[in-house]
Amino acid sequence: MTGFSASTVSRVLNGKSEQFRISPHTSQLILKAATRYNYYPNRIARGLRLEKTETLGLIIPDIANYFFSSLAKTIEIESRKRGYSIFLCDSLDDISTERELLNLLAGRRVDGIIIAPVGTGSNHLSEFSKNGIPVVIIDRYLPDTNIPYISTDNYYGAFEATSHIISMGHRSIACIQGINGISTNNDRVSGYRDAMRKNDIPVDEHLIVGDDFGEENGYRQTRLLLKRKKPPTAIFALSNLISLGAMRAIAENGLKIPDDISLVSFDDQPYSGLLASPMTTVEQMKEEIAGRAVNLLLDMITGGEVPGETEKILIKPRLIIRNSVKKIQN
Amino acid sequence: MTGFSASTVSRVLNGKSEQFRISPHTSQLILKAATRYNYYPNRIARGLRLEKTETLGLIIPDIANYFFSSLAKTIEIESRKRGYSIFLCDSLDDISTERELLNLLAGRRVDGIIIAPVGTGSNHLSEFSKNGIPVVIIDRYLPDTNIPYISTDNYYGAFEATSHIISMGHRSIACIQGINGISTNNDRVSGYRDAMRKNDIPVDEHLIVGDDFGEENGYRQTRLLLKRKKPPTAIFALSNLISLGAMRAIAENGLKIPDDISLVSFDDQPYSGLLASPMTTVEQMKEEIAGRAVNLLLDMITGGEVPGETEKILIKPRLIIRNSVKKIQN
DNA sequence: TTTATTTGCACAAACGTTTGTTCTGTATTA
DNA sequence: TAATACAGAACAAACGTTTGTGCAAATAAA
Repeated sequence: MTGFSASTVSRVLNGKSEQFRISPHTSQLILKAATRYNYYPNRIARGLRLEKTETLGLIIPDIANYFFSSLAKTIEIESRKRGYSIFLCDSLDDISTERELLNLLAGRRVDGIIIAPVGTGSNHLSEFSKNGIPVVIIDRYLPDTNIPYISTDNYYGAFEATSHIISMGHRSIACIQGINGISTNNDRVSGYRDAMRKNDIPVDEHLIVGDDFGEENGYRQTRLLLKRKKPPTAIFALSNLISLGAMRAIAENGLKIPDDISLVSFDDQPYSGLLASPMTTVEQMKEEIAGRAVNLLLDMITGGEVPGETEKILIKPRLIIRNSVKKIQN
Repeated sequence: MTGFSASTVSRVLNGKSEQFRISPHTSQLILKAATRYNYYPNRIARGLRLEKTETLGLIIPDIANYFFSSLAKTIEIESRKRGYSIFLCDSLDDISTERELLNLLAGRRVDGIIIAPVGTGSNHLSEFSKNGIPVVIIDRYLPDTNIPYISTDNYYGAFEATSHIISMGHRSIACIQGINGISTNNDRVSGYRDAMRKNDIPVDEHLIVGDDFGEENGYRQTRLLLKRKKPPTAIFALSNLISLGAMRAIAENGLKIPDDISLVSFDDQPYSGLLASPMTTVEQMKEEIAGRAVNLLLDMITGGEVPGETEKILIKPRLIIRNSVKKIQN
């Protein structure tokens, strides 16, 4: 439209007019025309030529889950600030979907991938990351890979939460866990165990129950716990959904939190502080995790170097003490 | 790798070997090699040549909001089934960000856009949709555009909810609204008004308060309502965040739901049924909205035709009656 | 005035596909 | 045997950028 060649236009629009001695006059004309006709370079063509698309893949087990959607929000915003757009992919917590998604994103030539892995098995991920596309893991980490990850220090969080419950006088504390074998879960259980031991309370294996992060598991296990002749005085739920299920079972039994039974949950939620009895929770530092994941990934992309062992980061969560744990005397 | 030309490989991989008389033998060799080397066509190059990218843009005011993340989930899954990937964009409920995002997505040559618009002003959207990229609006709709939309029948939902409250014997019902002027809000207020009128209850304008969909607004307005000499006996909160704020204020005042005051909220949430007093809510049909939005958009993309007036769809929400409205006698 | 330098931009190739056309060799037909 | 048809694949252009190089005109230096 300006009569100048594509190369000249390209250089002006990329701020290289000086370097290539495009006259100020020409530059002005081109810039004017660009805004006048609302011209934006075709990122597809650009991506083809540059062999980078300035897109990232984000693979999440369930975007409707507040924890993940919060992560997604920060990831999207931070990425955008740096010129990257993100492909949202929901793996449905399904390993084979996750695998497909990796190939899909590879086909779309994303420059990098942030993934909250499903958690069972990691061969496909290790294999994939050798492929050349930088990958950063968030949330769960996989023991037998050297893919960098940013995760919550789940051990610390569970240790703190359990210690708090103990400090309130409880000794019979149930732990309703999620999927056994997944790092997040196991680290939390370890934190629970160690806090008990450190306070000279023998760990009763019958108080560690459950096998899923969902609401149904929390409901079922709590019902079973409450049916026992000696129910625990407190429950530590290892996910927000588990605690919702626990609350449902507790309400169904006509019991009150914290008067009849205490409850602490992993994962703070927007409603946590607004419940009838505001819930004590372990809040994961969602923004920090997401922000650092983006930074790390972009460093890997631009630096080209796969980071060393140092890039396995655990971020300490924060115990938010509200009013769901009763102080009891022994 | 096979020694065949790119064109032959392309045709085989796109299932056109018969049409172009590629011998079965050759086809087999190519397909074998493709799986052997885990070959996936470069979607960028493909997009450039085909002038379509099989990507969609999704612009959402706040992906961390459960309502929107639920929509996003269905949209992503349904789109993926049809071969499309989605670019997630969070507009932060900011109109100028929304504008930027539209241009960004245009630059990325998405084949279509699903947007939950910020809601104030629509010129940029109308302008944009003339641009050639199909757009479908969800959630809020904009009065003065003829962009197709799929939304909740907010009038109906509010009418039903208010009618329910009235049927429980209430006559002094406050309505805490969101942003005045936005279709979702105004339709809900209209539903509230008409339900009152239909039951011969004069609408007290002082009972329609608030100006934001956030939690803070719900909190502040509820405090003010409770301070009145004659507080309302029920509150109808026009968003889930407003109801959270209302709950906070109610709890702070030492009051109980529904004994001391009744509360009904728009937007069902995972926790709605699990509160101390399970909340009566208006549930929007998230999956249906999202699914139909995807279908409509893909029809527009493949059909090429901009749909007619018929494509302004309101989907009736569902009133979920729980236990947050007290039955009172007059 | 001649030569050298600089200014200002265009040219062309490349990125990896897809697709209309062309080309070669073999089989069929007259 | 010669002309024709057809099978099977390659060729080449195009999509819209970016970037190394080339080239003419203008300016400066000798």
